Amino acid sequence: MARYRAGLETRDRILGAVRKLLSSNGLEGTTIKAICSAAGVQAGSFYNLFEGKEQAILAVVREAIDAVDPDPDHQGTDTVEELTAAYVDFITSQPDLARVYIRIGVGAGLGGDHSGETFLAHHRRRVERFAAAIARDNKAADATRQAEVMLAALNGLAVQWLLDSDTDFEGLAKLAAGRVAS
Amino acid sequence: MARYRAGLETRDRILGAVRKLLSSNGLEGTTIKAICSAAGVQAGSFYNLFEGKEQAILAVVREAIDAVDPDPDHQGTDTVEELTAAYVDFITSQPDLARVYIRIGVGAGLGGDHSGETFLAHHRRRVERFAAAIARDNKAADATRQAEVMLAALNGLAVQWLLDSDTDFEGLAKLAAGRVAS
DNA sequence: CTGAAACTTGAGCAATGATTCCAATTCTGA
DNA sequence: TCAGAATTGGAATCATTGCTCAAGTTTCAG
Repeated sequence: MARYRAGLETRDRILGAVRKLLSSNGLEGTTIKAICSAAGVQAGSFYNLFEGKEQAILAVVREAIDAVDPDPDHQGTDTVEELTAAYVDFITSQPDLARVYIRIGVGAGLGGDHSGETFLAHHRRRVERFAAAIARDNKAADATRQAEVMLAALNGLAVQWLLDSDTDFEGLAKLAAGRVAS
Repeated sequence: MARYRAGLETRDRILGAVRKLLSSNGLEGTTIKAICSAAGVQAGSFYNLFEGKEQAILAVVREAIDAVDPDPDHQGTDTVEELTAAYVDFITSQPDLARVYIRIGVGAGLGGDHSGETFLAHHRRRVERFAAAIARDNKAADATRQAEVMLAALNGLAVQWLLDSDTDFEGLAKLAAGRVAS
């Protein structure tokens, strides 16, 4: 069962292909055939490394969600500006993963599957972190509500930037952050 | 070619099914079989009324985009509060269409298909309208940028509310609107 | 009433989806 | 170098997809 080097490498290649396809085509375009073709691998090989399509996709989805949380060590000392900058940086420097992240966030809004719960939990954690930073800066009583609006704006701007990269994401994000400062 | 009443009725039933499926399952869950089953119709009937799956879906997508623009007559006189309230009302009173709307907005961020262009044009029109309202209220020079942040926040909040209906969408939207007022 | 146009059904088709199997090949540690 | 495990290719399987077709049923203008 212990993986050999070759296996680990093709595993990475497959995950890369899934990331790319999920980012540019969404779930519907991410077929086994497309994945294998993009990764230069045959179907049999894919199933040797993953239990199925879903598992491979979930791996990328988790990767995307994790990438949004900047080092949790800082928790409790970070400022609104830092949190904002970290998010802007994630979105702009890893647009593929960012697209996957946004897609899940929106897709989760549907019905049924529990992935909505997972994402919701992640979101609440983020709101708390932003709210704490805001409360530190600015003594307003409604820090949590301000954090919700702030995060909504950041997410909305991210979508906008992913749709049209001419958008001044960084500048607008700072504008949004400025509104809650002091 | 002139349609009979029966045809128009099943056409509506089919569009309703597409709206529901698109809203709750996204593109991938919206299959001909699912549509026909939900509409209580057989495949042949579907193809008698629509050229294909895509056409039926596009009809609903257009419906969703159009629903976001509240009466264009008012253009040039509406206030930020009114525009905000109209959007909140659309999202909360027609959540199915709203989900479709949000999904396209995000899905359009991908590559290839021209639907991204269509949505982008729609978005720009909205930004202009908000910017005009903001400029009227408040003489700030950066009304357009404020409008972009404002719209991003509204869209982000809509996503959040669709994910978790406990979210105080209306209140938070007003909070966001308040920030740009005078 | 009548007949042509519109509507409905449901079986059926080609293409594509995910997945399995297994023989052939490549690694790796001893 | 060698045995056994890991990895690989690719054909085969089985369900599902979007869509067509021919045959009947309903509608409605004249």
